[in-house]
Amino acid sequence: MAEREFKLYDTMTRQVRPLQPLEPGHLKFYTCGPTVYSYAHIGNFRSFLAADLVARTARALGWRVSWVTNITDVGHLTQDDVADAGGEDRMEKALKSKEGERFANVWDLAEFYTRAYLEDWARLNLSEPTVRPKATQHVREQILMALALVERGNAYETPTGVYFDVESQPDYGKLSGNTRDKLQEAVRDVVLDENKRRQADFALWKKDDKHLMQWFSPWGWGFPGWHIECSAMARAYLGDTIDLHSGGEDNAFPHHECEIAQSEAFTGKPFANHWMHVRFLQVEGEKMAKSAGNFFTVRDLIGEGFDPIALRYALISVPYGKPMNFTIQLLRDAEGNVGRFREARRRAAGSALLPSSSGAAPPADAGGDSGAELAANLDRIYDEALEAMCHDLNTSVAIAKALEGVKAVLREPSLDGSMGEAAVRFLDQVEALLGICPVERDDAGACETALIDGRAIESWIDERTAAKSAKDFARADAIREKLASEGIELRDSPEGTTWSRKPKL
RNA sequence: GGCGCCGUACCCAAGUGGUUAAGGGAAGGGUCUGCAAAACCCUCAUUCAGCGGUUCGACUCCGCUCGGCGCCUCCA
Repeated sequence: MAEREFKLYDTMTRQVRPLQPLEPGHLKFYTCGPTVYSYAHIGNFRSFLAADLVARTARALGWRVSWVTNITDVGHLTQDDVADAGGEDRMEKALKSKEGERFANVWDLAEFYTRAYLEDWARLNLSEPTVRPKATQHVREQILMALALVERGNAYETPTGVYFDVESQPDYGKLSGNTRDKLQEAVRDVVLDENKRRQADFALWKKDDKHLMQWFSPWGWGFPGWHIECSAMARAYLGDTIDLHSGGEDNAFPHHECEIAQSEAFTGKPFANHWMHVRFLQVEGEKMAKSAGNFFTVRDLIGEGFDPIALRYALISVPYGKPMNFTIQLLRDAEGNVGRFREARRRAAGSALLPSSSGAAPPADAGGDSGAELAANLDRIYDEALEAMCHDLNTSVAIAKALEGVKAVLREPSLDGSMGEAAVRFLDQVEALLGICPVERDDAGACETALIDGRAIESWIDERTAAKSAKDFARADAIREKLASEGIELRDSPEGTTWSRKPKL
């Protein structure tokens, strides 16, 4: 295959340009992860899914991918500038909330939500990053970096902490456009901290011996500032200069701007060569907010009976660079399409046992070598899907291509062995690239989120099958309706009757 | 005020100046089926918010207008 370019929009240069790993064929990629003070919502996951798709696409190109995504398990202040007033951080706030009652302390809480996050990650079929470091396990690196920045004159100590001096990096603001001069005008009603030289200066370390999470540093007890953790962890695992850094659009400023400033001041080298920002998600046309009643976590929707893979499908169906309007209708549409992938898998698996018409000794019949034809067709379609992904992750087109392939498979009235093989290979490739047609696991779906008695359903199905063979269709239909009213859908096929849950929402 | 995004059929949505404006859903028709579902086939935008401009040629580039939206110090 000819060398293919992987193009992505770069926030820094504001243009779509090829991703160019410093070390050819080896992508070093950092993604800002969540603060684990609550369950992640679907907007969080839209961002992580975009990163997952970058990693998948790069792997599909044969690149080695070193993908690091952190877990922020330190609670950072809700207001940077008021170190003392309230002194409450997100973790602490969560601990005091109703949901937080069951936790012994913030560490316990962070552990709980970290686990939930990893579960959601797996349910949505995101691929595993190379390393998933935790901020609390890299406090030493953060302190050392802050210390070096003070020694170099890029940061200074105050009675309340250590602050990065934004004036020391003249190009501060180059990513977001919030340059130092513009910041002066733009700032609205932010509380001023007289300890800081300039209002745009940000904390590397907060002195606080009453904080629920604290470490000892050259400046006494306290905790690290938010931005420094990503700089420290990215450097620890990926080196001074990384190829790509991603996050939600809100991260561009101030978080990424601050990362750039401190990392580049520290190493004297460019921090990241490419920046990717994922647009926010809206729900039913409005900003997702708890007060609006349109706030969905991953587990909320799965709990309603929606297929996690369909949720994934829906969340990636709109390219990451556009604001996305998530709707229940979109999720329903996704379920239908994910069902087609399943159907294709089912049929392909069933065909594997049948002899190939194009086997070792192909009978040169008039029918031709349709196995080879299908394979060639699917190869072409997959290649077009990959091409779409290489064009700034055009998931809309890539998914359309994947569906085109599925249609080609389902169109065949019957699949022989070689066609089945081609179909399986295609589905595996699409799965590796997009993650929307995983091989079913036995434990998938079914009873885990609702209390459904699978055995009772089976016996109803048996009874209905008996009624059907006795031509007692009224009885058979009554059973179908009874189960339907309980959210169970039956489906007859030549191999027998199967059941599945129907979402309530 | 600063930075940026979007307006394509009933809905979601792709479209990298030039052959018939992807794909999905909904809807209608058909094949198949005890029913239901699934699957497949067919139909469904002479037109891309509006107005100008550049061009041999624009949904695609430029300008303006109208309309919607995001971020701007810790929310992905």
